[in-house]
Amino acid sequence: MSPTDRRATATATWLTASEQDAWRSFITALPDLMAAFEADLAPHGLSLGDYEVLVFLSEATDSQLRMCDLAAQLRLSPSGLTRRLDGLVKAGWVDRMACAADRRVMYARLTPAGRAKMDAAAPDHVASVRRHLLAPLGGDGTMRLGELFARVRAHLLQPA
Amino acid sequence: MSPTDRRATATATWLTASEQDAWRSFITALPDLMAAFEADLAPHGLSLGDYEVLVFLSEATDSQLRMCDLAAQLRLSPSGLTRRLDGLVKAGWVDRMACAADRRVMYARLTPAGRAKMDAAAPDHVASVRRHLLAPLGGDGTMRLGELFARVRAHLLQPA
DNA sequence: AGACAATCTTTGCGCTTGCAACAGTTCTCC
DNA sequence: GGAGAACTGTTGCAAGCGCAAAGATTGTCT
Repeated sequence: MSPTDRRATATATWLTASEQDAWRSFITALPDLMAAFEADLAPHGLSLGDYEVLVFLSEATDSQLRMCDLAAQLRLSPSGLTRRLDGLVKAGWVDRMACAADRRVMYARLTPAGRAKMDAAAPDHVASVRRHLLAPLGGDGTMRLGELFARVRAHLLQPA
Repeated sequence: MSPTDRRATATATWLTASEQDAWRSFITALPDLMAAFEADLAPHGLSLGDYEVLVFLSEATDSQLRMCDLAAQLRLSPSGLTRRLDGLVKAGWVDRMACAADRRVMYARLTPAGRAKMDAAAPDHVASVRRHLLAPLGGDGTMRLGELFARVRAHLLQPA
């Protein structure tokens, strides 16, 4: 029994042909898509991860967030965030501020330079998302993408 | 002008509300989804990257592939693949074979133990893909997912 | 009050990866 | 044929990340 035969038969343990196609399209397009976003952000001296830090901070009240909250939103380990912030602090885009109420916590705060950096990079990033993802999908496709991944996300958070 | 206002207005440089929703759903679901796949594969002692090496090799003729071809398929740098193979070779799932025709190239070849490992892990991985991705999408959603990312992939390879 | 558990951030360590440099081999073109 | 370019794989180095442990602080329970 060849591997191809095996894929086609036992539908319980293997994917059907169309499921296989869908999965492969998804999993193979992903690295290239992410690489395209990174490449478009690189001229600004930002990685996609750095950019997302700036986005979350810029949307927070007072442009600041507790380290642990920021780490959770970014799906980053505490240590990962500490190191990532080091770079952004060194670049002058973010600074750390001790919390008076709870002396365990540190706030990461967007600096004016950081906001300027984000304002400069955001249009290019948005254009990048449009160009590599939304444009090929079209308006309908974009809407469907949102629906699909909203469902996936809901399912991931649900079953605990 | 608040950030939210700014997002809603200039449609040229910013995303519309529905575009924003779609993009956010996608980009935030992604890390959790990948983490779920990794977690389900971990009991087998495999990372998703390791598993994909085994998949590509198992589908190749004679269960072997040139290093550079394998690296390209995996979207991995040459050095990255060298190091990754080191681990798989040490585990006994893959071995290296010199090419007689072209003495520059090395073949990565799946060993019987490697095929056994894949046969053992594949059903769990397939179940994982079903559980975390395909099931929440449903049959229609799976088909749409395939169409969407086929388009994205085609667009990424095209404009070169 | 006081002991103990929980929370928050940082640091040490190891793993994975990409880039640049290198060495060996093959191809091209004169 | 032979010089130079192109290709293939590996190694040195640095950057990014997670886990475990540590240090500091706060909350809880008796």
